[in-house]
Amino acid sequence: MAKEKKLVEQITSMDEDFAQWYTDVVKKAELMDYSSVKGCMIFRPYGYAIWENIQKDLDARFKKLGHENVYMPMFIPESLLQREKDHVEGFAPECAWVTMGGQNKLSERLAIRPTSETLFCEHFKNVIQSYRDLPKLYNQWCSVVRWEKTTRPFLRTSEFLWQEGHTMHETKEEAEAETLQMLKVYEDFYLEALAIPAITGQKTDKEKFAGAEATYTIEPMMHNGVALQGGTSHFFGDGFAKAFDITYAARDNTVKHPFQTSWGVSTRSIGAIIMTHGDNNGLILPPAVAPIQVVIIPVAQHKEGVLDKANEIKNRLADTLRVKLDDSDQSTGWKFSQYEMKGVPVRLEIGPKDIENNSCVLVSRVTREKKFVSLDNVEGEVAAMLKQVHDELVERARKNLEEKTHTATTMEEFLDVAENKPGYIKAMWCGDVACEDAIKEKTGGVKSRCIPFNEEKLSDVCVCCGKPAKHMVVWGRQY
RNA sequence: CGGGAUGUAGCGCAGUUGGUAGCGCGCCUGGUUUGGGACCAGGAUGUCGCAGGUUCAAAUCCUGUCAUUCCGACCA
Repeated sequence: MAKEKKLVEQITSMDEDFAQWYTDVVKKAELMDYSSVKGCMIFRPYGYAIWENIQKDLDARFKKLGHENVYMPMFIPESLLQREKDHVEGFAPECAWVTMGGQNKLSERLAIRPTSETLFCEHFKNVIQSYRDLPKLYNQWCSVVRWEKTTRPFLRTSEFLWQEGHTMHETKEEAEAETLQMLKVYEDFYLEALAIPAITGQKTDKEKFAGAEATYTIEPMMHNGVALQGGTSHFFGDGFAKAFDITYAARDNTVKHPFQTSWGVSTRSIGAIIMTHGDNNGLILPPAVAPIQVVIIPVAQHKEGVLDKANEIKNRLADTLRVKLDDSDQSTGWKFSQYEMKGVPVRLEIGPKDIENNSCVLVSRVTREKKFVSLDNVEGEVAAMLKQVHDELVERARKNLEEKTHTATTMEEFLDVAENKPGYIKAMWCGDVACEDAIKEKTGGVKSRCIPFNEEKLSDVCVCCGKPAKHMVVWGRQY
């Protein structure tokens, strides 16, 4: 087998042009198509199926922790959006507005939700009266609109699909615990479902959510060393509760404001999958969210018994796996390439020779390793290879993350790394936003990703200004 | 939002000094093939992004506009 031969000529090599490679993959793998509205994309069946699997996995994790799904309206009256000062300043500039209803101009324009804190708060005010009404653990699956200037499929789109959790709690401690718990849910989800290890930590004040007291984030690194904010979890304190006049009668018979959180993961996570795992032959999907986990390719399918056997195997596997049998009349080689491009984790080949031997061939999408296995335990063999694919994806991504994470203790070093080594830079920071601005300025775009939970003490002073350091920050460029 | 590039069949592209739109792949039909993108024969497919303008005549020239893409700026 010509190992390095590029079988899929239509996909630009990622080493040659990563951006073009990304665009090629999303198109050729039939994940999405462009629509006629700027920045709005069409989810094609294969791309939407990935999202459905992500939803199913995350939704189960949320519900296990007691969260309930709700649905809020998509319109936010301007006056409602303006209740919380920082929030409106953060979001108003990128809102899409509805100003007409039918033929008539509206008396108040309506924002199409860029996020739903304000809507949830309006509702919470009505349904929270007593400490007995707390906590409220709500989540909604919906789309939001942000009028972005630069858009890219999945990574930044004008409309995107996501989930947004919104919770209200009696105490600050409980809300803080919820905030951290949900970030942990995201961390587990990224690792267990998407096979993506990531750095987690707290956003600096400069980078935190508009209106939040604290924002926590999961920051996976893409194959090219660029960060993608994979999910965020916010602690609001009682700021929104005060702005929206949400109160409850507490156990001690006083009137109090509840404490609030919100947290979200979007279809951007699909972009993370593509750019973390994909290779020059296309997509590689982590088995947990792959719409097709194993594709069966019959060889010489016109020959007696081949399709029967292929169907038999399919039915056996279909009890536990998402399996597709491609019995179309495309050539075998075409099918191999097609499903490789679409990132199907395991391919099963079954032909006359295999049937004679009561065996079949399994091929891993990651290593292309071919394995001849007995049909007696094909379910177990496929499951084992899927697990192996997952583990290899995690391992590869972890290696990339480690290899592309650098440290800097002086500004010269920092600038050198920023210039020459794509990836993350660990460096000490004094806590002053001026140094964040200076670093971004000097490096042409490197920003703080987060203060990681597992901070190290690299030196005593800020890499930028030399004043005493307060934190270690992970820095990097981002999508 | 600034700078560059692009928009012609599903995809990739050609189209000369303005003169009634072409190629490859794909698609459809029939046949031969089938363990890494098969072959032969035949066939179908266009609001030349959109709107104006110039002209006897516009894919081609002019103006505007929309979208895609790259680089910046902006962005949880």
